[in-house]
Order: sequence, then structure tokens, then C-alpha cells
Amino acid sequence: MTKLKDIAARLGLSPATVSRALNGFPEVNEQTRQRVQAVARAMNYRPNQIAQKLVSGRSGMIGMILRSPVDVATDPSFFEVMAGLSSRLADYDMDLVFHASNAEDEVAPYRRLVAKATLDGFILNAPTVEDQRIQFLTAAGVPFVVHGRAGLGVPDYPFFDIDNAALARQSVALLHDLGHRRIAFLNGPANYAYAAQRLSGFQSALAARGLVTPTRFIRHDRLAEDYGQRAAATMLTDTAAPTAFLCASTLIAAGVLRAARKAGLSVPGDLSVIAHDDAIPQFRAVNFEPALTVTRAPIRDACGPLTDKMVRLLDGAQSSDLQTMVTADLIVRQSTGPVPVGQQGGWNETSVVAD
Amino acid sequence: MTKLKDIAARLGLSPATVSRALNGFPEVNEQTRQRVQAVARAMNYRPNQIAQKLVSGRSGMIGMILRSPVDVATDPSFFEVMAGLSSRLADYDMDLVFHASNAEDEVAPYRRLVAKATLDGFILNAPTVEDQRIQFLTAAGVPFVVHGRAGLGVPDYPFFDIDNAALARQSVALLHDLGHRRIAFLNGPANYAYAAQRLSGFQSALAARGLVTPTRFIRHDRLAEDYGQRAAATMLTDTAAPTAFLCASTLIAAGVLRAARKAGLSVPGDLSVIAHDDAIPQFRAVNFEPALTVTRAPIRDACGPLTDKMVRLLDGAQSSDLQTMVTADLIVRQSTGPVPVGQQGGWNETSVVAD
DNA sequence: TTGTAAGCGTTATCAT
DNA sequence: ATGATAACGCTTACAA
Repeated sequence: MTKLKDIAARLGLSPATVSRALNGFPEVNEQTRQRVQAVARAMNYRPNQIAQKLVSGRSGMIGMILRSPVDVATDPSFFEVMAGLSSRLADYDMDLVFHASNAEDEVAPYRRLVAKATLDGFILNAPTVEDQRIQFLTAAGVPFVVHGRAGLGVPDYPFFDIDNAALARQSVALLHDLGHRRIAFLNGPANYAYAAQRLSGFQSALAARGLVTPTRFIRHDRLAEDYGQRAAATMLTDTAAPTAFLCASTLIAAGVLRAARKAGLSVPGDLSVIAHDDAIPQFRAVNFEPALTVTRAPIRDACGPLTDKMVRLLDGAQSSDLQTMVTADLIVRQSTGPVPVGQQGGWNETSVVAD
Repeated sequence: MTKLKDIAARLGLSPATVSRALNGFPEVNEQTRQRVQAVARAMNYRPNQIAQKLVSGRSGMIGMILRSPVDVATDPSFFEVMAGLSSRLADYDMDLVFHASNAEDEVAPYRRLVAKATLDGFILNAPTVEDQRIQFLTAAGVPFVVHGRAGLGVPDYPFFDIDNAALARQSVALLHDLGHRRIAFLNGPANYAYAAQRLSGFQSALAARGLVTPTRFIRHDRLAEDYGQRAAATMLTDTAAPTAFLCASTLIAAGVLRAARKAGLSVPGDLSVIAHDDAIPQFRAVNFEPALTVTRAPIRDACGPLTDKMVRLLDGAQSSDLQTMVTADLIVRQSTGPVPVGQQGGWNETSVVAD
């Protein structure tokens, strides 16, 4: 391993000058800089990050912790996000450190890693409504950035999120404009913040239009195909069955389409289906039969912003300057259409009570 | 952050003594050690890993690189393994650094990270028959440990693997003893070493018993349910259909069971199914209907050994002392039974040629 | 514009 | 049994 001293010796310079030349300090002679850079390249010099870290006080390592059984099952995007983050961090010569927590205590690994003080910060995924990790890290004064956000309002930490409430509202608006009055909602697990946010948007959009959806037509579960199928199958047997389904993911929508097919219902003739699409490569909504109408916000778009926020946070930026909320695109395809004739009636308060 | 100097000052000792006391050097007075440890705990002292690393020349970081689209689809165990490894490494105060490579050049991230010289070594997953990464790291002289192994023989690097050839032989033996003569093999992707090894074991076991399986009954594809279903459905229409299926994973077996059901065949009455079971929580072979006969080797059992090997390798152990091959357990359940009467005939060479 | 020297927090080599 | 002191490879005042 060539070090600063070696290349200094080779050029008859001091290590300090070499360091300055390599790090773009303005005062060094342009000639010397050229020579230094040339020799550095020739000797295949790489700064020793450990040494750099010792003096800078930073480790250049960002932690990301998987909630072990939970995330794998509920968050198919986890991988995608990790891959994106690691490559973005690499642009800053930073690394992503991976750990896993078990169900018993999701905060434990944070406690351990914070105590070791080896990491510069954490990136959190899939926050829950009252996220323990956020509370711990806030109290500990450790820098972190959240992919998503807890609660319904604007929190006081850096985050990147899509406007989940708006996305539900957009979907309801589209369906309502098509004449639908009985809209079911197959949401994600209730403890996740995004699900709470979407539910809130869904409810407020309904209320604004004088609609109502009985609680038996609002479900919370893992983003899986069989959930979609089973829930839809059940709901479609109802005497006042939904004419439209809003799905938390394309996977769930796939299940709904399957249930519709089995029930002999055509989409969008008899039934409209809309979903939120995280644009995960495995499940391309365009390829659905029929092509799926979606709200779309590619999850990989979050990686760049999250990384930038992390870096800026470590450089001392204010949390309030590191908050981004993007709105999802509404892409109308073939799975949504006008409400079938004779199905224009809505649910009413009594059916809510009756539930 | 309390440092060595602080606690030394507090006790009127030198940092050196404190370091020795904390690191269990035999020469320090037992009294002093007690005092030092007490104060260290009281002051909540944590050694600065960066500083330790600078002097030791080690980073304490092990790299693991995901082959981006490929691994996610083909290797559902990747997560499980990463989680296991990270927690085992934590026992040694080491961390797992995650990166992702894209399809274009799977070696690129290794090149980059090796150049940075930040990591102590790499753990490789799912080696292919002629693994580029192994070739590169070997040439570069960088420590690595492989989960699995390339090729059919014993390589010259540290690895932990199951005996894939033996596993295929065990399965064939069981089926053959039950009278089966027409055994199909739904293997994993052909480029993976484990698939090549299993194929080799499969072929040799057949040969040893004077059996033959035409190539159209040996398939290679992703470990997915629909692969199992489609392949089985096709094969079962053959005039000399297989009486038994050997599947590379429980997922594939699930597909085969589905195909059998659709074809009106009972398992194990009309058809026997055996699979290899990596014991991934999502797909519990016991819960299959009927419960699946499997060769079983929990993938998480590899994490401890892999970590130990890595640590010992870094401590200078010989590669040849760091090679483990375990045999899978054969667990006979309800999906295998005697060959149906009238189906005892085997395939012959001509049907191979005819293929 | 460049060099000298101190320091980041440890561990290891000498002394004592 | 303990203490000085010198590393580890780099950055950064401060001097020149």
C-alpha cells in the first residue's frame, strides 16, 4: 500500500503538501498539483480511510437495520432500497453497514451500535405509527434520516416520503369521478405509518364527497397477493359489494384481479381496480391483464435524496431543510372504468353501524 | 466520549496500563485491573474502533455484495444469510458492509472496494460454475470465504457448503428403493455451481443403478413455484411420464404439487415428490399437503461457520483448514411412496437419443 | 507556496 | 507491575 509519505518522498515534498495537492487546496502550485496527481496515480495511491476517519472523527459508515422476519415479508422493496442507497453512498466514499434485529426488541441493535459509536448515522425504513427506533435515536442525539415518516403531520427529523394521504385522495377522486360510490380499500398493515396516512387520506376524500365505506371493506394486511385475493373474494359476495378496489400495492391488486376472474367479473367492466405502484421490477403494473391504473412513485427515487440528506445532515444542516415529500403520479390504464349501471348506489351510515 | 486517557487520568495511571488492564494482559496487578474496569464501566468507556483499526491495520469490516437483479430473484435465502452473518460478526465486533452490483459487471464493485482497501475480506454467496469474483479475488490476494463452492471438486479457498452431489444421490436412492425408474429433475439455474453439483450427483446415482433420464426431464430454472408447475404439467403429459420428481427447492415442489392436483394425480399415490429444503421460514416443507419428503440443510447453519472461517482466515489460518462440507439430512415424509403398479418401467437409451 | 509539527485514540516496544 | 514513547496514516494549524 502506497501512502502519503511514499509519494512525498518520491517527489521530494512533504506529506502535508501532497495531502493538500490531492485534496484540492487552492494554495498549492498548479505545477506541483499536476506532478503529485500524476505520481499518485502512477503509484496507485489510495488514501487510508481509517486514518482519515481517525482525524475527521467520522467513520463514513451509515447503518441500516433490517427488522428481521417482519421486513422481509412486508417490505419487498427493502432490497431495492438498500442496493440504491449503497451505490449512492459509494459516490461519497461512504459505506452501508447492514444489521438485523429480531422481533423481540427492534431497538436493541441501535443501542449496541450507538454505544460502539462506529457509525455516523442511520437510515430508517418503513416507520411505524409510533416508531420506537425514531424515539430512541432522537433521544440519543444520533443523526438519522427516515424513508417515510411516522405520524400524520410533519415531523422534526429529516425524511423523504411520498404524500400517502394525497395518493389515496387522488385514487378516490378518480374512482368517484367515474361514478363509483362503493370503494373498498385493501390497505397495508395498520401499524405502518404509510398505511395510517393513506387511511386518513382515504377517509377525508370520502367525507369530502359525502361517501362512506363500512369498516368491513377496509382491510389491513401484508402486501401479498393472496391477501388481495381472499379479501376481494369475500367482499364480492356481499349483497352491496364494492364496485372499486383501492389496493396498497400491485401485488394485492394481482390478487384482486384473480378473485374477480374467479367470480366471473370483468375488469373494468364490472369492477375497477387501482393500486399504488412502488415500481419494483418484479411486478410491473403495465403487464397486468388488464394493465393496471396506479398511483406511481418509484421507490428507488428515494435513494439519492436520502443519501444527500444524510450527508448534509452530517455536515450540520438543519433537519427542517432536509424534509421532502413528493406526490405520486396518477397513471390511468385499463383497470378502471365507469361504474356499472345499477351499481351507482353508495353505502350509507347505517351499513357502517350495521358492521 | 470517554477515552483511554480520561480514565487513566482519573486513576493516576498511564493510558498504556489502562489499555493492558482492559485487554486482559496477564502482567497487570489484579487490584488495578479491578479498579480500571470499574472506572471504565462507570465512565461508560467504549474503545474507539477507528483508532484500534488504525493501529491494527484491520478495518473490522467484511463486505458482502449482492448481484442486483439476479440474487433477489434466484436466491430467496440471501436475506436470511446476511442477517445471520451480521449477527455472528457482531460477536467479533465486526460489521457487514453491503453493496450491490449490476448485471453488466459483477466484479466491478469488488475492484472498487479492493482498491479502497477498506474491507478486511469478502463473503461470497451463490458461486457460479466459473465464478468471476473468485478468480478476481484470488488474483488480487484478498481474503474471502465462499458460501458454497465453484466447480465439482475441492477448491483451494475457504468455503462452507453442503454436499450437493450427495444430496442428489440420497434422493435418487430413496426413490429407486421405492421402485421408481422414471425420475425427473427440476434443478436450479445451470450456471450455479450447486446446480452443476447436484446434476453430477443425480447422473452418477442414476448410472450406478442402470437408470437413465432423458434430457427433456431435466430442467434448469429459477427456484420458483410457477417453474415447478409449468415444467411438471408439461412432463406429466408425456406418454412415459415421470413417476417421481426431484426438486431443487420446496418452492418448486409446491408448483409440482399444484400441477399434480390439476392433473388429477395423487401424491404419493400416483406421483412421488422430493425436494431440497433450505429451511427458509417462509416455506415450511412440513406444512405442505402432503408433508414434503426433503433433504434438509438449514441455510442459516452456515452463518456461524462462515464467520469463524473469515475470522480465522484473517488471523492467518490456512485455507485448507477452513473448508467444510456438510451432508444434508434426508427426512422422509408423506410425499414419497412406492411406484404405482404398471409404472415400473424405466426410460431407456433410445428415449434419450430420441430427445 | 511549502514545510514542520501536533494530534486523532489506540496498541506495542522498550525501559524501569 | 507500570510508565514513556513511538508508532498507525492522515489532516491541519502555524511557521517560514
